[in-house]
Amino acid sequence: MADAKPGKKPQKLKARLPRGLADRGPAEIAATRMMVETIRGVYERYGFEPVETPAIEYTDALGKFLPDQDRPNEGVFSFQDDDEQWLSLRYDLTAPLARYVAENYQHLALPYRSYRFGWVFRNEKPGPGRFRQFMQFDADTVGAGTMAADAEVCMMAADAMEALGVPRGDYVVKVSNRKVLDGILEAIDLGGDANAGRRLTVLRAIDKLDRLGLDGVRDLLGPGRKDDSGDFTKGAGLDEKACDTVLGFLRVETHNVPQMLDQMEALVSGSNAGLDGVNELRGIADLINAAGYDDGRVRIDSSVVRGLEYYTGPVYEVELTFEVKDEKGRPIRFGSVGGGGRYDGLVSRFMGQPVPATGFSIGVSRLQAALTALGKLSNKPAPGPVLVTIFDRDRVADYQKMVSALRQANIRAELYLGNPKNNVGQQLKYADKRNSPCAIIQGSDEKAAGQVVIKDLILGAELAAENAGDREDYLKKQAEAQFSVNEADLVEAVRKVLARAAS
RNA sequence: GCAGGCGUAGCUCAGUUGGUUAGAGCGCCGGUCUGUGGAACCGGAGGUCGGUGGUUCAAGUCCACCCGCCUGUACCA
Repeated sequence: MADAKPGKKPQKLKARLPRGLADRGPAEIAATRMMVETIRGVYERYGFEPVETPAIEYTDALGKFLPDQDRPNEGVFSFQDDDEQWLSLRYDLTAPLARYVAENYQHLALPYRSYRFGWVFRNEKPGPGRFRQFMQFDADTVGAGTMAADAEVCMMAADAMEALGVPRGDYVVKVSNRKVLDGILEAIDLGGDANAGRRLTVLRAIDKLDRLGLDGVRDLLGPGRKDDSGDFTKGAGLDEKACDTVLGFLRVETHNVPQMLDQMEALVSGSNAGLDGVNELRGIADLINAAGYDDGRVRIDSSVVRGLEYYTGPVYEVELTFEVKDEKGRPIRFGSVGGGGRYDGLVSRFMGQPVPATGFSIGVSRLQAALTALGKLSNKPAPGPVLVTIFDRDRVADYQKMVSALRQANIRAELYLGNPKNNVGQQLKYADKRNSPCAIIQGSDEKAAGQVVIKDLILGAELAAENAGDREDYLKKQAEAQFSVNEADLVEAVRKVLARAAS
């Protein structure tokens, strides 16, 4: 121990949470558990089975982010093992699944259909509702190239949203196709390796349609755009005609699906990939139509781009369509709460043979933030345990026995474990903070009569709230919220209080 | 990453052109009240003014850098 000199406080370690990370309390944990169980139910109904992989993988298995000496943790949390091999925390659940499938390919029944949820980590700038650790819940079909697998994933996403309490119409699953986008890019002469950079810029511009609108996208396709803070974003530098082509694609008819697909087909007519993509969208549209999901739940939407790296065909995105206001009355934009697509190249990276795959991911953390703001998820504390107070300090064993009896009757119960010198008032204050439905008191008078006092804390609070008088009156009201029963009837009486509290 | 804003008690915030010992409300602790949650009244604790350095007789206040938070933007598997 350092000798603490008077006047100079010893240097204390500062308790602080690293930025972009969050502690979670009982209400949030309960909400997450509910969401996970709900999603699990939907995914299992579709025939998917669980699989779990670790949070850490070899960095090269995760994909494009190979740490270099200067910036080993750019985007991904990475560190070196004993043998100097780079390891990383996973930043999604798809790349680890591809590794798992490739490693166990011989033993899996193909098509392999699995689901998993877990924490993923991204080392990037945090924001509201955006953390460096967050939860995803994925389902994937590996080894099936049919569009039926893609259509099914979209319908399952819609089912999951509704099971979670998002009403039909308050969300939409949007579907597009990367091959169609490639076709558009070919149509404006951005094919070939030389134009890879500009292709990315165009795709990023398209991805911003919902936020910036058609005019904003046009600026980004052309010379560039200046934002509210005066910051300038350089554009793709397309000419007028090319801009019109891209914007024409984004503006295709959306109400009549066959007509929309015909328009798309015309726009990509010079590109084989583009025509393939349109045909894939037709396949998906037919399937969701046949299943009745074309009523607004699942929609073809040309503006969906999704990640830029590994998707090879259909891409999907789930968006919330209602508006939520924050405490200050400003609209909160949640954006996409889930997404996915076909990634035919991801497993084959490990295999030397083509393995088609398609999958979908729900951003549990972001969706939870949205549902909480919407009031769909309670953030009220769960009821606490029944508190058995300590009145006579030499009779702790008796009180403990009551606690045991309650627990054996499957009732959450606790003995007061704080300072035993605290009087009943202080103990009740604790019960109040714990949100306990009731407290048990047995003083010497009750003991002599073979009775226990049950104090209904919820009823007591109601009585006190409706009559805030002087102390005498207050104590009288409080007495009404408590009653005595025979020791033997303790469990039964507590049950009645709990039943009242639950109603 | 870039641009802008903000940082004073556990929380929400005052704090004058730089000038004695930095304040308020709420919360917390104690008392009125040997055996009952609240209210009221009285009393009390709690602050390296985000951090470091500088200018000055004097810095919460001015300057520089750093850290953190917020807004926009970029990136986003």
